[in-house]
Amino acid sequence: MSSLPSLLSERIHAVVGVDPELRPATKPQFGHYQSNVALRLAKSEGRPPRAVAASIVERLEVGDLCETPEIAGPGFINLRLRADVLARAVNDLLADPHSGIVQTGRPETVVVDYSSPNVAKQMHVGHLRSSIIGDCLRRVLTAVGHRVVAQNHIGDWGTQFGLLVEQILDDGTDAATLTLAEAEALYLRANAHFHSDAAFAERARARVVSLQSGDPETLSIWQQLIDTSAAGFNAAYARLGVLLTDEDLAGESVYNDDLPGVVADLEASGVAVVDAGALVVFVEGFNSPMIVRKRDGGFGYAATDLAAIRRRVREFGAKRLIYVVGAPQSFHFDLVFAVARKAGFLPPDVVAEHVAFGQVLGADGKKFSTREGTAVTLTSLLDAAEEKASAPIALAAIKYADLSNGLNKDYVFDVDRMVQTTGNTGPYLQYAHARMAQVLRKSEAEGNAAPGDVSVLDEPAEQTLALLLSRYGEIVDEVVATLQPHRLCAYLYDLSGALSVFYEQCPVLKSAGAVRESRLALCLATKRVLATGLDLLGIEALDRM
RNA sequence: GCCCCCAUAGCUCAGGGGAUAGAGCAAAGGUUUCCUAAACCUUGUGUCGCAGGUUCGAAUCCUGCUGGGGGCGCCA
Repeated sequence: MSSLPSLLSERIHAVVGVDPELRPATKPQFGHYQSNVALRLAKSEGRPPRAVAASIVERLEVGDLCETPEIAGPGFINLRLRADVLARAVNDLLADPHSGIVQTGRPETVVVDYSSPNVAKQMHVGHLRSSIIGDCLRRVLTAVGHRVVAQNHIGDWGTQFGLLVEQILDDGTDAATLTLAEAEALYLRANAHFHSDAAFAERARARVVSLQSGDPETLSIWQQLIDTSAAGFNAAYARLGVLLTDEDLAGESVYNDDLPGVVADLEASGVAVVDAGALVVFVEGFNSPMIVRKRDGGFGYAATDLAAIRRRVREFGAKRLIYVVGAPQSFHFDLVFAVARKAGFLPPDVVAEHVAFGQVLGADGKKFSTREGTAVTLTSLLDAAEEKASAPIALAAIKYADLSNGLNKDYVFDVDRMVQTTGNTGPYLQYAHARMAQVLRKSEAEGNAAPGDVSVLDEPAEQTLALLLSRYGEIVDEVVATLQPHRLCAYLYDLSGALSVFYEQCPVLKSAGAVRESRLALCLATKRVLATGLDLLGIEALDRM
């Protein structure tokens, strides 16, 4: 099923031979779509733009789709879709099991690496963003037919486990019973201990060696820490409505056995060299090298990322690698991707993308932190929102606030603003959906079981709504291509606005005959798009509010 | 020192080289014998950080500045 603008593009292309750069019209009086191609062709053709536009329109065959094309301003070609074409688009959407989401012709395996909390630490606002954004991308990519492999790259390895295990043994704590908050407190205690007690520090270092060499007691405690942490993460995901499960866990330790192979590859190809005692990779254009293996023989986290790329490409067959990680890691990922290319771990037909997101700021515009200066936990943030609204609405508020702005920018966490049902918020979209659910419920109660087809689109409000509905598939495709969920948010907000105008101006249940059937079908289609669109954002579409 | 990101209405933010730069919030006023008023409508607001350049046309692309944030060899 081709989208209407792509059909129109083809028709114009057939006349002019170049991409017509069809765009949605900027204003209602300019029709539905516009092309500026005449303006650009005017110079090379040596004729006034309006004359070029006139000759294009003369040869353009779009009578089956549009009203008569109009030439406006300096030479814009404005196209207005016929009402029956819009009606058919909505009816197609209603008949489509995917509700207008175009299934990709080239399904591929896509890895989405997101959330990535640290073992024995509570999740913070940064993990919230990664979880929400990554989950949205996962849902969108899955919806268009890709095979998505979610990877939760938890921090489950490193020198901090020497401290943790040693402190647990000192305290006689049962690691299997720790909550995340308790584990974090234990870590803070261990860290203070490490700096104040030289003997403890020495034992902690030795404990890291025990862990790395597979000492059973050490490994057992380490595993208990992971298990209790994972339980804590899962509780947070369940509360957030995030899809991650234990199946998606692929922590740093997973790659331990791969690291020698990675190093062997890098050394064999001559990509890595020894410098100041460390094994490093220099890449042109980067002012500092990647540290693969530290002077002390330990591996840096870049090595783990290389191993992950290698595995995801070789074993999973991934063609697209997506990393949902904060913007401060941009340099790191640029370097890792460049090294992976150089080493051949990333073949030319595989793309790797860092979806870099900004910080969450407090109401004062400063870095979001508690009075004590520590990072705000995910749990306390959810609690704060649920003080203002019921859980599903509070969650919608948070997720929408996170997804509706450009990802790379910092955003201000303002609970009072995001739970409003007026304005560009998650609850506003939920409310639009609930109203449609109500209309359809009432219709059903009155004995009209199945809404019919859209057949009458006389009112401008009806046409605007139908036009927006016809664009749903294009918007989802844009998110797939750009990994920018705020485009979908903006679309759903526009749709809700058009729905409100329709709702005010076009009575549904009080109308009769074909008009009533047609409007009911519009309601149903809008409800479907809102429901599936919200689901792509990870937001629950409520039937009642 | 080098690199990356950001700068648009009082505030929070959209803006794909194209028409008079748009939403929401806030402010003021209005709309319920009518499908959810948790809504809708109306009204005002701009040196698009600054200066050049490319172009028929620049908030958008290029260069240089200014201001803010972040990063840059042995934490992850």
